[in-house]
Amino acid sequence: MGNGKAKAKELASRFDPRSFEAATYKRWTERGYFSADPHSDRETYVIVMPPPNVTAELHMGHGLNNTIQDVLIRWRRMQGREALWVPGTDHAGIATQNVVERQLAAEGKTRWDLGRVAFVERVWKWVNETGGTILEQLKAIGSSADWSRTCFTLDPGPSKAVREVFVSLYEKGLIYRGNYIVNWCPRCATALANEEVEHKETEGALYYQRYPIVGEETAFVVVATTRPETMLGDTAVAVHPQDHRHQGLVGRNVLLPLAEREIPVIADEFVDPEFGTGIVKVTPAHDPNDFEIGQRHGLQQVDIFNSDATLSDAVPKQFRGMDRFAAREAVVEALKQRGLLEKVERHLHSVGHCYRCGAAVEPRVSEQWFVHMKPLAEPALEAYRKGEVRFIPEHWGGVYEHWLENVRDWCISRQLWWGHRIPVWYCRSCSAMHVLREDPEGCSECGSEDIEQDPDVLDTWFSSWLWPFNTLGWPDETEGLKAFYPGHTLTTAPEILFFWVARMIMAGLEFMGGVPFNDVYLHGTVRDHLGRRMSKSLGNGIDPLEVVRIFGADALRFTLMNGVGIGADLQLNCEDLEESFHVGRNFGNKIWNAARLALPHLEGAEVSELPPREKLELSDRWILSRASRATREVTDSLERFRLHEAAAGVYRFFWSELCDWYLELVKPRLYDEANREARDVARAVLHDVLDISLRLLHPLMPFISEELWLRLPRRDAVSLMLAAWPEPAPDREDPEAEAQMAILQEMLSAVRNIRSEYGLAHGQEIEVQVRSADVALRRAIEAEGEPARKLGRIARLSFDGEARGARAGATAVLTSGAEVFVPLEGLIDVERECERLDKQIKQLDALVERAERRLASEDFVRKAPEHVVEQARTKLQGLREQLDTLSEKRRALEVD
RNA sequence: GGGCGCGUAGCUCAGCUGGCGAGAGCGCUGCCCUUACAAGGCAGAGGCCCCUGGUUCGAGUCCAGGCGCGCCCA
Repeated sequence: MGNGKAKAKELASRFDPRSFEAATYKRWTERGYFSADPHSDRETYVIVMPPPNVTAELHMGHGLNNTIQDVLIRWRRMQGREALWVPGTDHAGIATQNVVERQLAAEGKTRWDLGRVAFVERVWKWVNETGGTILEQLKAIGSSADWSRTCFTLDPGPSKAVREVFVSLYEKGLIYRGNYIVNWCPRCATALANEEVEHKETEGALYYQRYPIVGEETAFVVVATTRPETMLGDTAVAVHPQDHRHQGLVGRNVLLPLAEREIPVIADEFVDPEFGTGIVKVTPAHDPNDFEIGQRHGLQQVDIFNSDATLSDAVPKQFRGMDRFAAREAVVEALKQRGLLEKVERHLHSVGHCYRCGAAVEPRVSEQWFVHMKPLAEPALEAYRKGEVRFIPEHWGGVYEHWLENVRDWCISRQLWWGHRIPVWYCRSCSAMHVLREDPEGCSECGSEDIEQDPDVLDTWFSSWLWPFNTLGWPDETEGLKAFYPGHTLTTAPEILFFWVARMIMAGLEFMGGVPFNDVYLHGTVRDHLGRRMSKSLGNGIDPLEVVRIFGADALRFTLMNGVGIGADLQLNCEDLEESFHVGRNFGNKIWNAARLALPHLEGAEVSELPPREKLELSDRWILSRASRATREVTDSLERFRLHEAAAGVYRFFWSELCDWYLELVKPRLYDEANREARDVARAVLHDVLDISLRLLHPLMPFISEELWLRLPRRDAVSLMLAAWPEPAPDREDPEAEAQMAILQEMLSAVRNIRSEYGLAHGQEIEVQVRSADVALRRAIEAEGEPARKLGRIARLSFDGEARGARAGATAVLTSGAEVFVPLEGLIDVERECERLDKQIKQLDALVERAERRLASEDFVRKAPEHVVEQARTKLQGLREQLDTLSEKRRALEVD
């Protein structure tokens, strides 16, 4: 017997993702479905994963970022591309070192107590223990990355790449060492790149300080500053050359109080005459602008700080060793006592903070390594302007351009121990400097063995910017590199557009001769229900793994994808996970239950191929047509990175069309043992449509789609992961069927509305009479009369002809003007019916008036495109018919 | 100070290249435990599409200005 029910394994009545997600993932990995073959002759599709910090724990930002990538990778893989998603982790120099230093601090130790070698060992130990956790966590959300290619920025390969890049850039003259003002984090005790400084508006004060003019008894210049403590490092006072108020001062000297040094008054264009008194103090060692003024005027640099921003021996004894903030108070107090503090004003200004530890950054002159960026930025700009790289959303392109046009040199040395050591050696004997790919035995200049390596390490981003090719084996010419460079899509957050994205493009062009990817998809930020960024310190984060445990990975993924508008932020309620993730969970449940209905009719049954069109019912033709359109829409949305549209598209098709209508309409045939032929057609269509749906769902909800798809009898692959992405089928698209179904749906809605308005019990069947000149409706009713009657609880459904006479009942009018009449003798409430009709008449009146006004406008008729005018006319005609029918009905009731 | 983004139903958001009787999910109201699903079904209420001008036959959509919020850069 062809009844599949007997053989089918029952699906659990409740969707329980835990029962299969982990096992499914295990099966995929064991069978190697995630790994990409460099020898394949398929077109490739490559994404490199933004490497999370090796010691990080998965948060919602990772969840979002990686789900997007997985959706894209799974989709392209199904499309038949050789899809590679390269995973890995980042050593995150400052962040990781900070964590281990904090651990040490808890033991009452510093890294200096351990020494460099032991400290680095300790970090490695910790990384080996906890590193990779995050990659395991990514697996729980379904990530189909090629784990066999997992990379760590400190691995030998990437380390070799870093060294190659450093040396070759040095050889090209693009890396140099020098004494410049840099951003110094006193907490981390290292230099930072400009991009690593976060500026925050801070409430501060403007101090007006008096510096006595040398040679005058009682005259002062008054300078305004937000940082009085740096006065100890002042080496000049400056005015604007055109500022006539201070002309006489230029060239004279003032006595720097407390330090008791004489310093000159100079004139420099940089000075803003509007600021304070128009006279500023100049501290070349501790302010970027003053540094430049100092260069222009040959001023001395006095570095007043130690590396932890306590005051150094360059200042008078009483201030030495003080913290910079304590020193500020002490300096102000000392000035006050000497009568040298004129006034203090409240002042809002921008203060730089370390992006890793939040400490206020100290501009400070020091000797560091830099990358000369202009020559690298030019090709990167060029590539963007030629369209080789594009951004989604587009406006980020402008931000990228602006940054590159104004790019400043990149400070790449860090005074840390955790990271890639700078490959430079200094000879203690002859002081030669060697920049080398291989560790040297001794000095090649003088032969001395007394050499020492530069103590600093490189900025972490100096290895990250090589990620699209160092993960593939560069500088070695590997098969992977040949096959998979350049890649295609980069998905990340806009925060690291400069840190990472722009630099990767530069590195790709410089070292690989081409951009590393064409599309940069920049997604929004995950926020809590109050719109705050999710963060550890606020405790408002959501643990994706908890969500997976409670609702399943599919629910997490679908919810996220459904929520990411292009470039828009995404809000989730950290206090109510149910509220946040019910969309995905409920959808999973719906899919599960639709399968519970459908599969017993398919699983284990003989399901034939889709029969020719003439054997299909209206509902079959309709759902196949809709499935093709859904396929087109979803594919198109993915193509354009509109993931929320893809999610909404699948959701709407599956729920509102397949479940709400098709499954209901097909039920009678499925259960009709008497008419095997009709049943088999229904099965074939159902199988086909379910198959397409699950394929479309797979990138978004890989687990449930796989679980159900494997139960389809006419499957053409061993895993949905390897099945082909559906193609739109123009020959199945059927406007006629769609039009007929639309009007049938409208008719049923009208009937249900009447049922509801009159409070008819569910079990109470009614009679429905339809009067219409509309052929589509007649055809639809003829075609789907029986299932339609079931849906509307209609005992008798008649079309025209019937004696409708003066029987009491309720009326509805459809868009086409068709009249739907439900005799309700004994139940009808005339007054209520009048109200119903009046309400509708009023609405229609307004619409008719609007439509008439529009068409009455000569301009409109003359200037609007023909089809728009035609559309408007048809619309008006329909509205008038509706209105006429209703009005007539209304008059009839009055007569009664 | 410069640049960018956002402001649509009580909430979270769609609405891309101007033609809408402005949508979805949640929430709300009413009815329904109808044998796939109450994590569900059916029906319904709810909107000066931030404001003011402009362009256009036509503006939620384009332009200018304003107000409010957010972000980036200096």
